[in-house]
Amino acid sequence: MATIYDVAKRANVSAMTVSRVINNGSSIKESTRLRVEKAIKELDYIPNRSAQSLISKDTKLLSLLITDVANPFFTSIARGAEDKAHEKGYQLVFSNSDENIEKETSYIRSAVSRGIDGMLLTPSGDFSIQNINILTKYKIPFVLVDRSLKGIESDIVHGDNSDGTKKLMDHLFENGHRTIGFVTGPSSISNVRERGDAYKQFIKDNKLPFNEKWTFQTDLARMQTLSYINLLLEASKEDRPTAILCSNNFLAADLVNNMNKMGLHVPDDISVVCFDDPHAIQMPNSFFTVVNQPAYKFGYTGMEMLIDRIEGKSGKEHKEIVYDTELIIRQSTKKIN
Amino acid sequence: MATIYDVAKRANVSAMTVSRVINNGSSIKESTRLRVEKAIKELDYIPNRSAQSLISKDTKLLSLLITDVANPFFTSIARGAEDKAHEKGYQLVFSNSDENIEKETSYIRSAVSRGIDGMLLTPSGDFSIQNINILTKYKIPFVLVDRSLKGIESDIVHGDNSDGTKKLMDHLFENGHRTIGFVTGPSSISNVRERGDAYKQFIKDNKLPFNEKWTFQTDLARMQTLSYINLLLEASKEDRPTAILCSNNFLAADLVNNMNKMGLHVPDDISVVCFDDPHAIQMPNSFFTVVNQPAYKFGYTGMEMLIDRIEGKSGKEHKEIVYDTELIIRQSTKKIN
DNA sequence: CTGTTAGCGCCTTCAG
DNA sequence: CTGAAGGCGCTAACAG
Repeated sequence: MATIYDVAKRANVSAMTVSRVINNGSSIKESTRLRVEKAIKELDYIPNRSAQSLISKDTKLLSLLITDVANPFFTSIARGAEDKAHEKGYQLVFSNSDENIEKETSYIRSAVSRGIDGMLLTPSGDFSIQNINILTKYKIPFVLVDRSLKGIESDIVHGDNSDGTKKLMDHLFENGHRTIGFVTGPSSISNVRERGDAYKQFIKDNKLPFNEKWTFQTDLARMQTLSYINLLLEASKEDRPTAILCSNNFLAADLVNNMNKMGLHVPDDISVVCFDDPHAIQMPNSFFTVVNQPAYKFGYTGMEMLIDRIEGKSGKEHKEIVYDTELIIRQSTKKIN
Repeated sequence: MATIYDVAKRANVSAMTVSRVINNGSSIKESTRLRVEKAIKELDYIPNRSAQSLISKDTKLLSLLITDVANPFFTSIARGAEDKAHEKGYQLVFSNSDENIEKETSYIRSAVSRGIDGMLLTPSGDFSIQNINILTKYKIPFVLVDRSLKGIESDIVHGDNSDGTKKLMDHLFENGHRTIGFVTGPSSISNVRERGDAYKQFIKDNKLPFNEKWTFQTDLARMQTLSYINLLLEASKEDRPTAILCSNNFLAADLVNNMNKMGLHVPDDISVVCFDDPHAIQMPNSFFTVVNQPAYKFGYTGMEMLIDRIEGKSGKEHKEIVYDTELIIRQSTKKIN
């Protein structure tokens, strides 16, 4: 709890000199610098950032707002973001919005209140625009990750949703699947829309049978895949999809967990594919055939863009970085006749 | 960027009155409160926490220092911790120490500098005591998670390492395994030691064959399991272990990934078990037989203890919470003759 | 190379 | 119920 004055007194200098030593500012006589450093060490003095921030208007605090760290996709983003932030001397406040707009609002408000220098976020949906407006009003730089916002111009990092979807559909198609179901999230989320559009496009382009019935939309936070499975179970084998495309990993895990409970086997009865690996680390015997996005890079590069913008190193135009996806074929899909 | 004075001016009151409204302090005439609230809204005024902290000495900022969020065990801890923090109106700064003492020191120093109200941490090892001393000196409450520190009295949450190890060993024993290898981390980590002790104890109690050779110790951040696998490969089938106990999930994943590359099959050639699930979420077709610890609860309860202590709701004595572990039998182990 | 003065935005204390 | 003065810990701006 020593203050700069305690150090000053002990080193027989003014507080200003101590301040200069701390921030290795302008020239200081070697002998006094040594004396000050000694006093700092002896008193275990650590500068008070709140006081510094009050003057400098910056905090070296960044906010990372994602929907759920427990989702390995976001876990990797968080890790990447923290790595870059640490490299650049920033700390990260992290929060989980759980796809909930009110939670998002409250987090953003308290982040602003904290005087964060910038924010890296995955908006919960298009309504998030009202939250983004708070950032804009307070002139707080932000970078979007994984999801864009209709009508909002900003720096953004995301994956190629259309191409990724196509890769998944191609894989299924090549393996003989024609009736392909789709389990997805709310259409207020940009990537959900993009994946959905690409799914429909593929069906159209390849003249596949289409039945609205096999498209199931649910909340990303409270998934209700059971009702979909019941639908599957009620249908005859000829009518029902032989494969299902899931918008994300959590949906896929939930779906397959439930299918197992209900006696539907993957991939023997139905193949399942999804976006994003459900594991944060490489696992032996992984199950899902997925299209993987470089989540770590999303976080790392997103954070880099953010810091560049904060430090005035980016131009006026906004940057968009789109990463390629990678198809990884594993055990959740199988070739049919 | 409106300040309390801007609001005051607009509402025709003094700054003090605005302050009272913000902190719903002592009685204020309804009409003036309304006027102030209107002004606040009109100006989009958000109080400056740095300024508040300078006076109040608290920040409602907590620090979560773990070794690596990407490890699902810590991911769950982080989620639990954030949930409780949010419930109680605190925000979380999170950092990854990567089992690195210097990184840990620097994170702790900057957390102190930020004026965090408390810290929830997994120390990287017994040397972390020097870092803990910084917290103690600055009277910052902290709670240890998963790892204790020799000679440090503090609140702590962890799993029952001895019993967990015993469950794993029992399972292997019941499945006919007698020569059981051990892949582990540095002994400066309390839970590594405890698991190692329990492993040796089990061998002793059951008069199993023991060969120092089959115990392999490596760095938890940069695992070197390949050399161990070479050892396995060089040995005759009669000599080498039929099962391996790994101190943690990452070690096990790395080991098995490498074994696969080198042509050793799990569980056909060798069974493998470990502490902690390698998945943050329930997965269909999970591979590892593990003893699972309630990581989410570690974070949630640990955070609760921390906040209780910060808010003066815990007694003088330190609390230790020990959670039971749960054996989950899956595909990485198999019965032998 | 070093010190003095003033003030960042807010709240505590004390008046009224 | 409301306001004025002062200061939290630090640094910018200006001396010297």
